[in-house]
Amino acid sequence: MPELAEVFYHARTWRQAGLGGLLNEVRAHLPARCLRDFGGQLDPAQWQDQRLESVETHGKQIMLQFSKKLWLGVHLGMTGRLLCAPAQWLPERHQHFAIRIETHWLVYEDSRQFGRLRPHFQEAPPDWWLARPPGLLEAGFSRQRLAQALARHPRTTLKGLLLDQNYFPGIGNWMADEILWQARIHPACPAARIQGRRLSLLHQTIRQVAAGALQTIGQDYRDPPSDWLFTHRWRNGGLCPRTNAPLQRSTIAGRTTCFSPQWQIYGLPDPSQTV
DNA sequence: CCCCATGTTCGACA
DNA sequence: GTGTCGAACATGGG
Repeated sequence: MPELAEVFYHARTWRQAGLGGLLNEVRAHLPARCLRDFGGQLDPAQWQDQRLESVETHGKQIMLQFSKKLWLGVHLGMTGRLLCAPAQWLPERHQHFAIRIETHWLVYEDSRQFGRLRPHFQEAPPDWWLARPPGLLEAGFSRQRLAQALARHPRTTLKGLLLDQNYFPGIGNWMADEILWQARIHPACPAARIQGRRLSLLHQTIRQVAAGALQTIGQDYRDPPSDWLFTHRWRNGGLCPRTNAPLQRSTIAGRTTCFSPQWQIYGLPDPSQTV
């Protein structure tokens, strides 16, 4: 479920309900796997009377900053959701963590528990947050940075490379397929083959897909436009919106991948690879 | 019962 | 050290 835009959407749920309010109560169902960074216990004193000062996202990461040496990193994993509940809320199955801010509960729910909540009790934010790579819509995510990623992993498939959070924070399985389809690149194409104009096109497409996802899913969970691959990719018998030919699914880089065989091409062989 | 799942991490291996 | 791959994690749905 959660990639860039879904994460952004969930974070806003908590932000709208809790920003600026005082934390009055905390519940954690230890030892759930998603709470593995709590060290097996929770000291309510460290959470009490903290004001929620900001809720930010970066790629798939969410960070809550509180007023007194408390940060809370949240990753939604595969099935994590952020909910808001009234004061009389009682935990349901898979609701492993919650904080009450004034009259609202901010609830973390995650059936598969691949997600992760990371508390950090310091004045300064944790290193993993300080070291976050340039976001897809930031100036730092330049054509040059994309070229570096490609050059560093010349034999990796494009599909696999786009899933690397170090270079492409927020891209997940469906966004990777969408980007490659829009840029007409075969998902199994080796990274070294993307150069020149195709590199510029890929760079642009990454930004457009990120922006488009944030404007739709990120705002109100509405689907992206029907001329995207998005709404066609999992339907049985789904057709490519460009060629009208049947979409194909196969496993690439260990993930189920949807693409349009005629539409998406490998491109020219990389000269440096010729024997 | 079987297979699949919008993610990350860790161990094995080249 | 580097890069790549598959399994594992825990649970639910088709």
